[in-house]
Amino acid sequence: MSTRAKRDASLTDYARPSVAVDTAVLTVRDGALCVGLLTDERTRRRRLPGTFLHEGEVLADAVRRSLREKAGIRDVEPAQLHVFDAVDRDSRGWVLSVAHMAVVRANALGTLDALPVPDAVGLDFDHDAIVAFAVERVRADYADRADPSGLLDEPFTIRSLREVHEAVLGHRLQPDTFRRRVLPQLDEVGAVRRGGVGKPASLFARRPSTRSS
Amino acid sequence: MSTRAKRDASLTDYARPSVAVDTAVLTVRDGALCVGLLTDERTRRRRLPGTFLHEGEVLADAVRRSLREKAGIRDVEPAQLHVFDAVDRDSRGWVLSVAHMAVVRANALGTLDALPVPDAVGLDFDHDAIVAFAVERVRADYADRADPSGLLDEPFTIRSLREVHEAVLGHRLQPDTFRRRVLPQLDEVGAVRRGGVGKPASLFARRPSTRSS
DNA sequence: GCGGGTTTGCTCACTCTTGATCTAACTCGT
DNA sequence: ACGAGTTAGATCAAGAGTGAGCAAACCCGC
Repeated sequence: MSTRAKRDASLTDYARPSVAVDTAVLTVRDGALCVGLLTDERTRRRRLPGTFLHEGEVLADAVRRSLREKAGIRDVEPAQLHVFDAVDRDSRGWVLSVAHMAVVRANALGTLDALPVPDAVGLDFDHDAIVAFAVERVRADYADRADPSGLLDEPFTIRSLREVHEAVLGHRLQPDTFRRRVLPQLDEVGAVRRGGVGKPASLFARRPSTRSS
Repeated sequence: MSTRAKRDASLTDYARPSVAVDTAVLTVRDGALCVGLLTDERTRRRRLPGTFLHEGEVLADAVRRSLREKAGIRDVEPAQLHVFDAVDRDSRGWVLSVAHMAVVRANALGTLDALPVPDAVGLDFDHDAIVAFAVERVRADYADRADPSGLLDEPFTIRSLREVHEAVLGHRLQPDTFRRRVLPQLDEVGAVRRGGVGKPASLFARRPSTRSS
Protein backbone atom coordinates (compact mmCIF):
# COMPACT_ATOMS: atom_id res chain seq x y z
CA MET A 1 0.00 0.00 0.00
CA SER A 2 1.46 3.35 -1.04
CA THR A 3 2.04 6.11 1.49
CA ARG A 4 -1.02 8.00 0.25
CA ALA A 5 -3.13 4.84 0.24
CA LYS A 6 -1.97 4.02 3.75
CA ARG A 7 -2.95 7.46 5.02
CA ASP A 8 -6.40 7.28 3.46
CA ALA A 9 -6.91 3.75 4.74
CA SER A 10 -9.83 3.11 7.01
CA LEU A 11 -9.01 2.39 10.59
CA THR A 12 -10.64 -1.01 10.22
CA ASP A 13 -7.95 -2.06 7.76
CA TYR A 14 -5.80 -2.90 10.77
CA ALA A 15 -6.60 -5.55 13.38
CA ARG A 16 -7.23 -4.02 16.74
CA PRO A 17 -6.55 -5.36 20.20
CA SER A 18 -9.06 -5.39 22.99
CA VAL A 19 -8.19 -2.74 25.52
CA ALA A 20 -8.75 -3.33 29.21
CA VAL A 21 -8.08 -1.32 32.29
CA ASP A 22 -6.89 -2.90 35.56
CA THR A 23 -6.57 -0.90 38.74
CA ALA A 24 -4.43 -1.35 41.82
CA VAL A 25 -6.47 0.26 44.58
CA LEU A 26 -4.15 1.05 47.46
CA THR A 27 -4.96 1.98 51.02
CA VAL A 28 -3.36 2.04 54.45
CA ARG A 29 -4.77 -0.20 57.15
CA ASP A 30 -3.28 -1.24 60.50
CA GLY A 31 -0.13 0.66 59.74
CA ALA A 32 0.51 -1.19 56.48
CA LEU A 33 0.14 -0.43 52.78
CA CYS A 34 -2.55 -2.72 51.36
CA VAL A 35 -3.99 -3.48 47.94
CA GLY A 36 -7.65 -4.26 47.20
CA LEU A 37 -8.31 -7.55 45.47
CA LEU A 38 -11.16 -9.57 44.01
CA THR A 39 -11.32 -13.33 43.89
CA ASP A 40 -12.23 -14.85 40.53
CA GLU A 41 -15.25 -17.07 41.10
CA ARG A 42 -14.17 -19.74 38.67
CA THR A 43 -10.41 -19.99 39.08
CA ARG A 44 -10.36 -18.87 42.71
CA ARG A 45 -7.32 -16.75 41.88
CA ARG A 46 -7.00 -13.27 43.19
CA ARG A 47 -6.83 -10.33 40.86
CA LEU A 48 -7.28 -6.59 40.51
CA PRO A 49 -10.61 -5.10 39.44
CA GLY A 50 -10.72 -4.41 35.72
CA THR A 51 -12.93 -4.09 32.67
CA PHE A 52 -12.81 -3.78 28.91
CA LEU A 53 -12.95 -0.26 27.49
CA HIS A 54 -16.37 0.56 26.04
CA GLU A 55 -16.77 2.39 22.76
CA GLY A 56 -16.18 6.10 23.07
CA GLU A 57 -15.12 5.87 26.72
CA VAL A 58 -11.96 7.41 28.09
CA LEU A 59 -9.71 5.26 30.24
CA ALA A 60 -10.33 7.06 33.54
CA ASP A 61 -14.11 6.65 33.07
CA ALA A 62 -13.63 2.94 32.42
CA VAL A 63 -11.61 2.68 35.61
CA ARG A 64 -14.31 4.47 37.58
CA ARG A 65 -17.05 2.33 36.06
CA SER A 66 -15.16 -0.89 36.87
CA LEU A 67 -14.47 0.13 40.48
CA ARG A 68 -18.12 1.14 40.97
CA GLU A 69 -19.59 -1.98 39.38
CA LYS A 70 -17.09 -4.53 40.68
CA ALA A 71 -16.45 -3.11 44.16
CA GLY A 72 -18.84 -0.33 44.96
CA ILE A 73 -16.06 2.24 45.03
CA ARG A 74 -16.84 5.83 44.09
CA ASP A 75 -15.06 9.17 43.83
CA VAL A 76 -11.61 8.00 42.78
CA GLU A 77 -8.91 9.84 40.85
CA PRO A 78 -7.10 7.08 38.96
CA ALA A 79 -3.57 7.59 37.60
CA GLN A 80 -2.15 5.71 34.65
CA LEU A 81 0.80 3.45 35.36
CA HIS A 82 1.89 1.40 32.37
CA VAL A 83 0.48 -0.51 29.39
CA PHE A 84 0.89 -4.27 29.63
CA ASP A 85 1.03 -5.66 26.12
CA ALA A 86 2.37 -9.22 26.16
CA VAL A 87 0.53 -10.86 23.26
CA ASP A 88 -0.20 -13.98 25.33
CA ARG A 89 -1.20 -12.28 28.55
CA ASP A 90 -4.86 -13.30 28.17
CA SER A 91 -6.02 -16.70 26.91
CA ARG A 92 -9.09 -15.18 25.30
CA GLY A 93 -7.07 -13.29 22.74
CA TRP A 94 -5.07 -10.16 22.07
CA VAL A 95 -5.63 -7.79 25.00
CA LEU A 96 -3.72 -4.73 26.10
CA SER A 97 -4.19 -3.63 29.67
CA VAL A 98 -3.71 -0.03 30.71
CA ALA A 99 -2.79 -0.39 34.37
CA HIS A 100 -3.94 2.29 36.75
CA MET A 101 -3.70 3.02 40.43
CA ALA A 102 -5.91 4.79 42.89
CA VAL A 103 -5.39 5.54 46.58
CA VAL A 104 -8.43 5.46 48.82
CA ARG A 105 -9.13 5.47 52.53
CA ALA A 106 -9.49 2.08 54.17
CA ASN A 107 -13.24 2.58 54.67
CA ALA A 108 -13.74 3.25 50.95
CA LEU A 109 -12.51 -0.10 49.63
CA GLY A 110 -16.05 -1.30 48.97
CA THR A 111 -16.13 -5.08 48.58
CA LEU A 112 -12.43 -5.47 47.78
CA ASP A 113 -10.32 -7.50 50.20
CA ALA A 114 -7.38 -5.55 51.58
CA LEU A 115 -4.14 -7.48 51.59
CA PRO A 116 -0.85 -6.11 52.84
CA VAL A 117 1.29 -5.54 49.77
CA PRO A 118 3.88 -8.22 50.67
CA ASP A 119 1.05 -10.80 50.79
CA ALA A 120 -0.41 -9.78 47.42
CA VAL A 121 1.49 -12.34 45.34
CA GLY A 122 0.45 -15.00 42.86
CA LEU A 123 -2.20 -12.81 41.30
CA ASP A 124 -3.80 -13.62 37.97
CA PHE A 125 -2.43 -12.30 34.68
CA ASP A 126 0.35 -9.75 35.18
CA HIS A 127 -1.34 -8.20 38.18
CA ASP A 128 1.68 -8.80 40.46
CA ALA A 129 3.62 -6.47 38.18
CA ILE A 130 0.83 -3.91 38.21
CA VAL A 131 0.85 -3.88 42.01
CA ALA A 132 4.62 -3.38 41.98
CA PHE A 133 4.25 -0.38 39.64
CA ALA A 134 1.54 1.10 41.84
CA VAL A 135 3.57 0.68 45.01
CA GLU A 136 6.58 2.34 43.43
CA ARG A 137 4.41 5.23 42.27
CA VAL A 138 2.65 5.87 45.57
CA ARG A 139 5.97 5.72 47.41
CA ALA A 140 7.40 8.30 45.02
CA ASP A 141 4.33 10.48 45.58
CA TYR A 142 4.69 10.24 49.38
CA ALA A 143 8.45 10.76 49.43
CA ASP A 144 8.37 14.54 49.54
CA ARG A 145 4.74 15.59 49.79
CA ALA A 146 2.49 15.50 52.84
CA ASP A 147 -0.31 12.93 52.36
CA PRO A 148 -0.89 13.83 48.69
CA SER A 149 -3.74 11.31 48.38
CA GLY A 150 -5.65 12.53 51.40
CA LEU A 151 -5.63 9.36 53.45
CA LEU A 152 -6.04 11.33 56.67
CA ASP A 153 -9.10 13.17 57.94
CA GLU A 154 -8.28 16.77 58.63
CA PRO A 155 -7.12 18.13 60.93
CA PHE A 156 -4.40 15.68 61.95
CA THR A 157 -1.30 15.57 64.10
CA ILE A 158 2.26 15.34 62.85
CA ARG A 159 2.52 11.94 64.45
CA SER A 160 -0.49 10.49 62.62
CA LEU A 161 0.83 12.02 59.38
CA ARG A 162 4.20 10.38 59.99
CA GLU A 163 2.54 7.04 60.70
CA VAL A 164 0.67 7.14 57.39
CA HIS A 165 3.91 8.00 55.58
CA GLU A 166 5.74 5.16 57.34
CA ALA A 167 3.01 2.74 56.29
CA VAL A 168 3.18 3.84 52.65
CA LEU A 169 6.98 4.09 52.42
CA GLY A 170 7.56 0.86 54.33
CA HIS A 171 10.29 2.20 56.62
CA ARG A 172 10.70 4.28 59.80
CA LEU A 173 11.10 8.03 59.61
CA GLN A 174 13.06 10.17 62.07
CA PRO A 175 10.35 12.20 63.79
CA ASP A 176 11.99 15.61 63.83
CA THR A 177 13.46 15.37 60.35
CA PHE A 178 10.01 14.40 59.10
CA ARG A 179 8.38 17.21 61.04
CA ARG A 180 10.65 19.87 59.59
CA ARG A 181 10.13 18.55 56.05
CA VAL A 182 6.33 18.60 56.14
CA LEU A 183 5.73 21.77 58.19
CA PRO A 184 6.11 24.10 55.18
CA GLN A 185 3.28 22.17 53.48
CA LEU A 186 0.85 22.43 56.40
CA ASP A 187 -1.36 25.03 58.00
CA GLU A 188 -1.58 24.89 61.77
CA VAL A 189 -5.24 24.75 62.65
CA GLY A 190 -4.62 26.40 66.00
CA ALA A 191 -6.22 23.79 68.20
CA VAL A 192 -4.40 21.20 70.23
CA ARG A 193 -5.28 17.55 70.52
CA ARG A 194 -6.41 16.45 73.92
CA GLY A 195 -7.33 13.11 75.35
CA GLY A 196 -4.11 11.22 74.71
CA VAL A 197 -1.12 10.60 76.94
CA GLY A 198 1.78 13.03 76.63
CA LYS A 199 2.11 16.61 75.58
CA PRO A 200 -0.88 17.67 73.46
CA ALA A 201 -0.01 17.88 69.78
CA SER A 202 -0.90 20.73 67.48
CA LEU A 203 -3.41 20.04 64.71
CA PHE A 204 -2.73 20.66 61.04
CA ALA A 205 -4.35 20.63 57.63
CA ARG A 206 -2.62 20.38 54.27
CA ARG A 207 -2.12 23.59 52.33
CA PRO A 208 -4.09 23.49 49.05
CA SER A 209 -0.97 23.36 46.88
CA THR A 210 0.03 20.01 48.35
CA ARG A 211 -3.22 18.33 47.51
CA SER A 212 -2.90 15.75 44.73
CA SER A 213 -3.59 17.32 41.33
CA MET B 1 -25.75 -9.99 30.26
CA SER B 2 -25.22 -12.04 33.39
CA THR B 3 -21.84 -12.14 35.07
CA ARG B 4 -21.18 -15.66 33.75
CA ALA B 5 -22.31 -14.68 30.25
CA LYS B 6 -20.15 -11.58 30.38
CA ARG B 7 -17.08 -13.61 31.32
CA ASP B 8 -17.66 -16.12 28.53
CA ALA B 9 -18.29 -13.36 26.01
CA SER B 10 -16.07 -13.19 23.00
CA LEU B 11 -13.67 -10.33 22.87
CA THR B 12 -15.36 -9.13 19.68
CA ASP B 13 -18.54 -8.42 21.64
CA TYR B 14 -16.95 -5.09 22.59
CA ALA B 15 -15.99 -2.34 20.16
CA ARG B 16 -12.29 -1.82 20.09
CA PRO B 17 -10.28 1.33 19.50
CA SER B 18 -7.39 1.60 17.10
CA VAL B 19 -4.16 1.71 19.01
CA ALA B 20 -1.28 3.85 17.81
CA VAL B 21 2.16 4.58 19.13
CA ASP B 22 3.76 8.02 18.87
CA THR B 23 7.34 8.65 19.90
CA ALA B 24 9.16 11.74 21.07
CA VAL B 25 12.74 11.17 19.96
CA LEU B 26 14.99 13.44 21.99
CA THR B 27 18.58 14.38 21.45
CA VAL B 28 21.08 17.07 22.40
CA ARG B 29 22.48 19.32 19.70
CA ASP B 30 24.37 22.62 19.94
CA GLY B 31 24.00 22.56 23.70
CA ALA B 32 20.20 22.30 23.59
CA LEU B 33 17.62 19.57 24.12
CA CYS B 34 15.88 18.90 20.79
CA VAL B 35 13.00 16.74 19.57
CA GLY B 36 12.84 14.97 16.22
CA LEU B 37 9.86 15.83 14.04
CA LEU B 38 8.30 14.88 10.74
CA THR B 39 6.29 17.20 8.53
CA ASP B 40 2.94 15.86 7.31
CA GLU B 41 2.96 16.10 3.52
CA ARG B 42 -0.69 17.05 3.24
CA THR B 43 -1.34 19.38 6.15
CA ARG B 44 2.23 20.68 6.41
CA ARG B 45 1.94 20.39 10.18
CA ARG B 46 4.75 19.00 12.23
CA ARG B 47 4.28 15.87 14.24
CA LEU B 48 6.03 13.00 15.96
CA PRO B 49 6.70 9.71 14.16
CA GLY B 50 4.02 7.13 14.87
CA THR B 51 2.16 4.12 13.56
CA PHE B 52 -0.82 1.89 14.26
CA LEU B 53 -0.15 -1.27 16.23
CA HIS B 54 -0.12 -4.37 14.02
CA GLU B 55 -1.80 -7.59 15.06
CA GLY B 56 0.22 -9.56 17.57
CA GLU B 57 2.87 -6.85 17.92
CA VAL B 58 4.07 -5.46 21.22
CA LEU B 59 4.21 -1.71 21.65
CA ALA B 60 8.00 -1.40 21.75
CA ASP B 61 8.28 -3.31 18.48
CA ALA B 62 5.75 -1.01 16.88
CA VAL B 63 7.77 1.98 18.06
CA ARG B 64 10.94 0.51 16.60
CA ARG B 65 9.20 -0.32 13.32
CA SER B 66 7.80 3.20 13.01
CA LEU B 67 11.12 4.88 13.75
CA ARG B 68 12.90 2.62 11.25
CA GLU B 69 10.32 3.03 8.50
CA LYS B 70 9.52 6.71 8.98
CA ALA B 71 12.96 8.02 9.91
CA GLY B 72 15.62 5.39 9.39
CA ILE B 73 16.35 5.20 13.10
CA ARG B 74 17.63 1.93 14.56
CA ASP B 75 18.69 0.50 17.89
CA VAL B 76 16.42 2.45 20.20
CA GLU B 77 15.16 1.56 23.67
CA PRO B 78 11.74 3.25 23.85
CA ALA B 79 10.09 3.99 27.20
CA GLN B 80 6.33 4.32 27.66
CA LEU B 81 5.08 7.70 28.76
CA HIS B 82 1.28 7.95 28.86
CA VAL B 83 -1.82 6.83 26.97
CA PHE B 84 -3.66 9.65 25.21
CA ASP B 85 -7.29 8.68 24.93
CA ALA B 86 -9.41 11.72 24.08
CA VAL B 87 -12.21 10.27 21.96
CA ASP B 88 -11.94 13.10 19.43
CA ARG B 89 -8.17 13.26 19.20
CA ASP B 90 -8.15 11.82 15.66
CA SER B 91 -10.67 12.79 12.96
CA ARG B 92 -10.52 9.31 11.40
CA GLY B 93 -12.11 7.65 14.39
CA TRP B 94 -11.54 6.28 17.87
CA VAL B 95 -7.76 6.07 18.38
CA LEU B 96 -5.74 5.63 21.53
CA SER B 97 -2.10 6.64 21.35
CA VAL B 98 0.50 5.10 23.63
CA ALA B 99 3.11 7.83 23.79
CA HIS B 100 6.73 6.82 24.07
CA MET B 101 10.08 8.49 24.25
CA ALA B 102 13.56 7.56 23.12
CA VAL B 103 16.85 9.36 23.55
CA VAL B 104 19.39 9.11 20.75
CA ARG B 105 22.61 10.79 19.76
CA ALA B 106 22.30 13.73 17.40
CA ASN B 107 23.84 11.75 14.53
CA ALA B 108 21.23 9.00 14.89
CA LEU B 109 18.13 11.08 14.21
CA GLY B 110 17.78 9.71 10.70
CA THR B 111 15.51 11.92 8.59
CA LEU B 112 13.80 13.63 11.51
CA ASP B 113 14.26 17.38 11.87
CA ALA B 114 15.74 18.38 15.21
CA LEU B 115 13.99 21.32 16.82
CA PRO B 116 14.97 22.82 20.16
CA VAL B 117 12.23 21.85 22.59
CA PRO B 118 10.99 25.43 23.15
CA ASP B 119 10.42 25.72 19.39
CA ALA B 120 8.51 22.45 19.11
CA VAL B 121 5.02 23.94 19.50
CA GLY B 122 1.84 23.78 17.46
CA LEU B 123 2.32 20.11 16.64
CA ASP B 124 -0.47 17.97 15.23
CA PHE B 125 -2.85 16.00 17.47
CA ASP B 126 -1.77 16.05 21.12
CA HIS B 127 1.91 15.81 20.24
CA ASP B 128 2.79 19.01 22.15
CA ALA B 129 1.66 17.22 25.31
CA ILE B 130 3.64 14.12 24.40
CA VAL B 131 6.79 16.21 24.02
CA ALA B 132 6.15 17.80 27.41
CA PHE B 133 5.85 14.36 29.02
CA ALA B 134 9.05 13.22 27.35
CA VAL B 135 10.98 16.30 28.45
CA GLU B 136 9.82 15.88 32.03
CA ARG B 137 10.87 12.24 31.97
CA VAL B 138 14.33 12.75 30.49
CA ARG B 139 14.99 15.58 32.93
CA ALA B 140 14.04 13.30 35.82
CA ASP B 141 16.34 10.61 34.43
CA TYR B 142 19.25 13.06 34.16
CA ALA B 143 18.69 14.68 37.55
CA ASP B 144 20.76 12.23 39.55
CA ARG B 145 22.36 9.83 37.10
CA ALA B 146 25.35 10.41 34.85
CA ASP B 147 24.29 10.38 31.20
CA PRO B 148 21.86 7.45 31.62
CA SER B 149 20.96 7.45 27.91
CA GLY B 150 24.54 7.36 26.66
CA LEU B 151 24.57 10.58 24.68
CA LEU B 152 28.35 10.87 25.08
CA ASP B 153 31.05 8.81 23.42
CA GLU B 154 33.29 7.24 26.01
CA PRO B 155 35.63 8.24 27.45
CA PHE B 156 34.58 11.80 28.21
CA THR B 157 35.58 14.66 30.46
CA ILE B 158 33.61 15.95 33.42
CA ARG B 159 33.11 19.21 31.56
CA SER B 160 31.55 17.58 28.50
CA LEU B 161 29.36 15.48 30.81
CA ARG B 162 28.22 18.60 32.59
CA GLU B 163 27.47 20.32 29.30
CA VAL B 164 25.22 17.45 28.20
CA HIS B 165 23.42 17.56 31.56
CA GLU B 166 22.99 21.34 31.29
CA ALA B 167 21.51 20.91 27.82
CA VAL B 168 19.02 18.28 28.99
CA LEU B 169 18.09 19.96 32.28
CA GLY B 170 17.87 23.41 30.76
CA HIS B 171 19.80 25.22 33.47
CA ARG B 172 23.40 25.84 34.57
CA LEU B 173 25.10 23.50 37.02
CA GLN B 174 27.79 24.53 39.50
CA PRO B 175 30.89 22.75 38.21
CA ASP B 176 32.31 21.38 41.45
CA THR B 177 28.97 20.38 42.94
CA PHE B 178 28.22 18.52 39.72
CA ARG B 179 31.66 16.91 39.71
CA ARG B 180 31.28 15.55 43.23
CA ARG B 181 27.82 14.18 42.49
CA VAL B 182 28.81 12.23 39.39
CA LEU B 183 32.26 11.00 40.39
CA PRO B 184 30.91 7.98 42.34
CA GLN B 185 29.17 6.83 39.14
CA LEU B 186 32.26 7.04 36.94
CA ASP B 187 35.45 5.09 36.38
CA GLU B 188 38.54 7.14 35.67
CA VAL B 189 40.03 5.82 32.48
CA GLY B 190 43.52 6.91 33.49
CA ALA B 191 44.35 9.02 30.49
CA VAL B 192 44.28 12.78 30.32
CA ARG B 193 42.83 14.87 27.54
CA ARG B 194 45.35 16.90 25.61
CA GLY B 195 45.08 19.43 22.83
CA GLY B 196 42.78 21.94 24.52
CA VAL B 197 43.60 25.13 26.37
CA GLY B 198 43.92 24.85 30.13
CA LYS B 199 44.86 22.09 32.48
CA PRO B 200 44.32 18.69 30.84
CA ALA B 201 41.19 17.00 32.14
CA SER B 202 40.95 13.38 33.27
CA LEU B 203 38.89 11.01 31.14
CA PHE B 204 36.02 8.91 32.47
CA ALA B 205 33.57 6.20 31.50
CA ARG B 206 30.27 5.41 33.19
CA ARG B 207 30.19 2.51 35.60
CA PRO B 208 27.95 -0.28 34.26
CA SER B 209 25.36 0.22 37.02
CA THR B 210 24.58 3.74 35.80
CA ARG B 211 23.74 2.66 32.28
CA SER B 212 20.09 2.97 31.48
CA SER B 213 18.26 -0.26 32.18
C1' DG C 1 61.62 31.00 27.56
C1' DC C 2 58.15 33.59 29.51
C1' DG C 3 53.75 35.80 30.52
C1' DG C 4 48.83 35.74 29.87
C1' DG C 5 44.73 33.23 29.55
C1' DT C 6 42.03 29.17 30.28
C1' DT C 7 40.72 24.95 32.43
C1' DT C 8 40.99 21.43 36.06
C1' DG C 9 40.58 19.93 40.48
C1' DC C 10 41.45 20.95 45.42
C1' DT C 11 40.62 23.68 49.67
C1' DC C 12 38.10 26.09 52.90
C1' DA C 13 34.56 28.80 55.04
C1' DC C 14 29.92 28.86 55.33
C1' DT C 15 25.25 27.00 55.23
C1' DC C 16 22.11 23.39 55.65
C1' DT C 17 20.47 19.00 57.46
C1' DT C 18 20.25 15.43 60.70
C1' DG C 19 19.16 13.09 64.86
C1' DA C 20 19.94 12.64 69.79
C1' DT C 21 18.85 14.96 73.86
C1' DC C 22 16.39 17.99 76.68
C1' DT C 23 12.45 20.67 78.44
C1' DA C 24 7.56 21.36 78.53
C1' DA C 25 2.90 19.68 78.83
C1' DC C 26 -0.09 16.53 79.32
C1' DT C 27 -2.69 11.84 81.53
C1' DC C 28 -3.11 8.43 84.91
C1' DG C 29 -2.59 5.93 89.19
C1' DT C 30 -1.92 6.35 93.94
C1' DA D 1 -1.76 16.81 94.98
C1' DC D 2 2.08 14.55 93.25
C1' DG D 3 5.18 11.46 90.80
C1' DA D 4 5.81 8.45 86.86
C1' DG D 5 5.34 7.82 82.19
C1' DT D 6 4.53 9.41 77.63
C1' DT D 7 4.49 12.58 73.88
C1' DA D 8 5.48 17.10 71.52
C1' DG D 9 8.52 20.29 70.00
C1' DA D 10 12.87 23.00 70.64
C1' DT D 11 17.91 22.99 70.96
C1' DC D 12 22.42 21.84 69.82
C1' DA D 13 26.47 19.35 68.22
C1' DA D 14 28.03 16.82 64.41
C1' DG D 15 28.10 15.74 59.73
C1' DA D 16 27.09 16.73 54.90
C1' DG D 17 26.80 19.75 51.03
C1' DT D 18 27.75 24.03 48.51
C1' DG D 19 30.24 27.32 45.86
C1' DA D 20 33.88 30.83 45.61
C1' DG D 21 38.60 31.16 45.39
C1' DC D 22 43.08 29.33 44.69
C1' DA D 23 47.06 26.56 42.92
C1' DA D 24 48.48 23.58 39.26
C1' DA D 25 48.92 22.43 34.48
C1' DC D 26 48.35 23.17 30.22
C1' DC D 27 48.34 26.14 25.26
C1' DC D 28 49.49 30.10 22.61
C1' DG D 29 51.57 34.37 21.17
C1' DC D 30 55.47 37.09 21.44
